[in-house]
Amino acid sequence: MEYNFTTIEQKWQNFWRENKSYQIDINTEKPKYYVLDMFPYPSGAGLHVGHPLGYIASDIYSRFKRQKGFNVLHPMGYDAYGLPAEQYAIQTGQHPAITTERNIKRYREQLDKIGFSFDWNREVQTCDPSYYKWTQWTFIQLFNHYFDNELQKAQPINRLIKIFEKSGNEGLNIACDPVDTFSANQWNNMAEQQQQTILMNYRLAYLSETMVNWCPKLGTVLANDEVKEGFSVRGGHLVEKKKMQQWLLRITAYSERLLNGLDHVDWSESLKEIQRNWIGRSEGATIFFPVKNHNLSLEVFTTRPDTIFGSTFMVVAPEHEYTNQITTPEYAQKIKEYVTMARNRSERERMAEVKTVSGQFTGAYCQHPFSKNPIPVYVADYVLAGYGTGAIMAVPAHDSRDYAFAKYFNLPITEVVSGGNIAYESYDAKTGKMINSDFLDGLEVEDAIPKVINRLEDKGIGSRRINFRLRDAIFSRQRYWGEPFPVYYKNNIPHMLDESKLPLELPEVDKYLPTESGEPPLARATNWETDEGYPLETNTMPGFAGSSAYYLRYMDPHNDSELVSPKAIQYWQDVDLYIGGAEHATGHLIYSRFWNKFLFDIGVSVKEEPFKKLINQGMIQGRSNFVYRVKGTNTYVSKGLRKEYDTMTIHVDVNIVSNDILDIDAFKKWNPEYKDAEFILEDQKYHCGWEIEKMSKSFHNVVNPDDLIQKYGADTLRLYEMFLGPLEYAKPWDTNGIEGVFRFIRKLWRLYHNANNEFEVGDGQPTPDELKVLHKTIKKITEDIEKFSFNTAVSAFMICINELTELKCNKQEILSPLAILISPFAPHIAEELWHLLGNNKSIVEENYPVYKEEYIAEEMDLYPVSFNGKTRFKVEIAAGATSKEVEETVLKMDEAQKWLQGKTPRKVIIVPKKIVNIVV
RNA sequence: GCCCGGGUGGCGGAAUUGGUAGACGCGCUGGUCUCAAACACCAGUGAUAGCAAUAUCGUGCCGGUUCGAUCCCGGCCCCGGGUACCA
Repeated sequence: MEYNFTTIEQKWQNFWRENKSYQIDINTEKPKYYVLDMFPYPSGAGLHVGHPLGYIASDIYSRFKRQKGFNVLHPMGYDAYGLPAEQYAIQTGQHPAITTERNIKRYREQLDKIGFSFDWNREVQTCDPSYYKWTQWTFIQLFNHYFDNELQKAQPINRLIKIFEKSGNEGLNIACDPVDTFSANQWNNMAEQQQQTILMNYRLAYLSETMVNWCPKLGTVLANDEVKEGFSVRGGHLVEKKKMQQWLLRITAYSERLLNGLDHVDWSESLKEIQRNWIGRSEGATIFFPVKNHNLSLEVFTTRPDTIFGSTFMVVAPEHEYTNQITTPEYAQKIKEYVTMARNRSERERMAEVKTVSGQFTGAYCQHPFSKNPIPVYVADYVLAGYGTGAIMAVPAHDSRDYAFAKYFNLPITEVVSGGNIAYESYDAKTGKMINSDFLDGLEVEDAIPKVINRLEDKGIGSRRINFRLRDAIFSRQRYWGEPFPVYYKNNIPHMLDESKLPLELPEVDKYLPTESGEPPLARATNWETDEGYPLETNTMPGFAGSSAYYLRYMDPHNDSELVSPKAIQYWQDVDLYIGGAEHATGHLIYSRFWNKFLFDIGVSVKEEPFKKLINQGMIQGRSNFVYRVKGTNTYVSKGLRKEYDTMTIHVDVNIVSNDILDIDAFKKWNPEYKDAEFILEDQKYHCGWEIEKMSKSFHNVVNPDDLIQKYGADTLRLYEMFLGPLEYAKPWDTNGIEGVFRFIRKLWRLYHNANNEFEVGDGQPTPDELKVLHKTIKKITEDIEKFSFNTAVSAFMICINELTELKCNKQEILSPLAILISPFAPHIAEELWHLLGNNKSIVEENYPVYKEEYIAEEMDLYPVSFNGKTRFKVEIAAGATSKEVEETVLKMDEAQKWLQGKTPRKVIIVPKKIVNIVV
């Protein structure tokens, strides 16, 4: 073999490990650069070719930045808590830590083979007590802080207690759940238990009885981002609503900052949009509608206060706290039936029946705040308890849902904004003149809104309000394999453990299942209590707990006394480049931004946003292959002939198919079922069908990087993954193309070797042509890396090697910089060539080559000449010629005369160095 | 429904402050080497017509702006992702 990649790659991986080539430390002499990959959950299936895509891109960038003179932090670790290991533990009784450790080992072996420049000295694992100590520590800080809306900043809870002691809670602008007002005197006379209950409404980590997403199959609650269309994202199990006492994080306090922060990060527009939608800011007003014959008012939120005169009925959610209070005896039974029906309908059913109108009149009436007219109050499940105030003023003329409801129940529809035709449909647009609206008549919508809000505020019956869709994050899980809460209960009041007791380690249990009484698995642990005998919290933390600040821990991973030292955070600051999947848009990427903002408020982190630039690598899709079985037989017909038979399509392992041609012997051995299979061939071959699908075991289209490395080497794999297409695009994996990259690697090798595979590089003077090839490649590669266009960079390398081969160039002055140039992409072969060139230091220490314009300058410019926009011929003209000279040269040419056919050109357009266009 | 992306050869893709459409690679066809194969190398390869030079068409569809449009504008179709009785 001319280039023995197996031996050579192994040799340099050992060298890098032994020489600690990738171990870095704070170095104030150099500018820092932090390149982070989203750390993986180590699943039992190992890595497939889709996983390393982002890691390869970030590795190329890290190596490049390092060679450009930066001190690059490029760590890797494991998001080690997760459901699969626990589900496996439930089935087999094996401790999830054992499964996890085994999977991590496998991941590490696979990662090592690809030749990454990770500083493994900084590895973190979220399930490691020395790591989750700081997850627990942060939770304690969240518990001990509240959010001041005025300052837009977290503050110590002790400060709030002092305020309460001095002046009670009246007039405070603090993120909290609804709390009755109390005076300083009242506060000071409260029992501790009562004080603690009140404080719970203000804490950033708090315990609350709320509606949660309960997944019976997983036996746990889930956060909103873990539920999609009524099913759990992990596992796809049904999720229902249930009222439970849970820990929550008051992420909603940070809504405004989470939204504004998006304007200051370099992320894709689509990802930022997803987050903006998820946060869901809407401006409007809350308005109080007094309920007739009751001493209470219904508070509604609306973004269209201008349409208040068009409000002809009210709707409250079935779960609304006033539903029972205001219902008249006459309607009590019907309301009870409706609420029960609505409650029993699963989320899934509600979604499926979106178009169906349902609701029930309560018998109660509100009084319109301006017209004083009575307005009927309905209960309907198209109003959600969890959004706004759980009640609306319905304006059927200008809201399509209210319109459908009004039509169904035959309620009046009053037009208040002109511009639509309400006989046919509601007019929802925010433009038009106000009509039928008393003091608003004649105004444009945009002017009516502030006017009506001012009037509401003057009368004290409403106010301007900004509402967010974002909900507080449910932070408890009724599972075993997660971080224990540093919490114990004393008289049912939760208390935080003293920091000296951290980490609170996960206890052993006999089974990984809930107890008979339905408590979480931790309740099975013996002595699950403090030294003083107080019971410890039995819930564990969710998956996003451990991943919310791991990027900070990498900066100072062995620090036992702080999450991160001021020295480390001052130097490393934040993540400059973060690469990972877009599936974390509404989970991890929101939570960690929130988490970081909190840590910023309490002085731990130093940047408001943790991830300066973020790139979502596209998903690698699978390319499945099919065979066609003639129904009822064991005969398989080639794709082109399948129409002549009645066939069924069967997935076949892509690893026994090459260029869509089936390896028949391998197929027979693949599964005993096919041992005696017979085939109907086309030109002696069995042609398979193909389709792009998700890469999955069940489709038999999974490609393992280990197999490819064994066959082609890691450098080839790295290059091919990049060559597939733009980093951010979803693209199908087709192993067939890898041969082209493999050929390129061997061609690169041959450039430095003679026909006998002996290293042979001369020290002759490079020709201008050779220098030009080198320097235009340096220019192109540098530009491409900086814009993360790795696929075009690989093409540029191929062109470069093709041209140097053509020139038979084997000169050291060209081949030396070339080795450095390619080293971020193909580090093994580059390192080998570098040492063959006589260097002793590792190539990773070298400076990246810089191109020189003088070598690239062209003497001649090639002009395509077109007539009426159609290119007809090309002409070379000396560089630097004026437009006039170009015009004269071109018009004098025979070919030009041929196309002119004796006519005089009407106009000649000359774009210097680009094109000549002659208009006839 | 709404919000983001994206539609270019047989395939992955390249080229945009509007200037030679299809770089590079795969596949395919033919050839050199070989007893044969593998490897390697050479030539061709958007479609149509033609022996050929060449011509016409061609970047999802329809229209517009322009000397010139894959790129800009208007209207539509399709695919992918996000989100949803969010008031």
